[in-house]
Amino acid sequence: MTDPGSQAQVDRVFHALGDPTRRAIMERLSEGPRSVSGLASPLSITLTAVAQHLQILEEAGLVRTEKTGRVRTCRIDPAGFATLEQWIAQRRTTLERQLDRLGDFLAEPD
Amino acid sequence: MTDPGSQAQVDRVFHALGDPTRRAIMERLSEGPRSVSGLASPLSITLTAVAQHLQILEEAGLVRTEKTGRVRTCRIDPAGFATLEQWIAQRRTTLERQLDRLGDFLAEPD
DNA sequence: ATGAAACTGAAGTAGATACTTCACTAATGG
DNA sequence: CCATTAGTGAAGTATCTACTTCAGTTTCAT
Repeated sequence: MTDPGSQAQVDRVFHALGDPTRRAIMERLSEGPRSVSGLASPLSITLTAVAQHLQILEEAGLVRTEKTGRVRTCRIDPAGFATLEQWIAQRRTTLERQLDRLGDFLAEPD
Repeated sequence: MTDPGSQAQVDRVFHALGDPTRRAIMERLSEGPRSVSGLASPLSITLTAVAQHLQILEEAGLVRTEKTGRVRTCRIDPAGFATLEQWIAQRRTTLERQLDRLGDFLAEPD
């Protein structure tokens, strides 16, 4: 991964999770590691399609994969989640700062 | 909003935030409420485009808007964030359960 | 009253993207 | 060894989607 909090990385993470099939893959993987075909069977799509999704998830830092023999094992990479939570936290803090200023304003005597 | 944690709602939230322009709008709104044209000017796109983005953000429960006179004021709706964090939290817990089971396995004498 | 400002609605378009199929390589089991 | 299993790569397609333009409507200021 290039830079955990970079604009490009945030972009990749949100784009990756924007697709329902990819989220389904993430949900499946949070239960434990799976092979590519193991992920493909419950979703009614081709092995090729799943492999394409996995590449996008991997580039977003949401999954790690390693190939031993002919089977590629996929598992969740927490790095992607970190990027996600960091973005949310940033919005939350600016939002709270704003509410604090509103509180100050309302508390002003004049 | 129909159902805060529903599949459809999660879908709307992630799809909404999957677009960089919409995220830019959210970032701007976390600084404080803005009008539609106030949001449009720094982004170099049409007023119409921004209005379309706002509709998507609103349906996702990420933004609330109200129109007084001829100006529509937009502000962040925390509900969308809640949906988002809920999804992440769920993945995290299943992931941790999995790691706990791994710990148990490694701790087994045999 | 009139012109500008702030939107709204409909319709079109160019590019993205989620799939597919087909052809291929590499590992594994009997 | 041979058939099967697991995955890769390239290429095509149909749909989606982010934008645009244009033609309204309403509100506000002068």
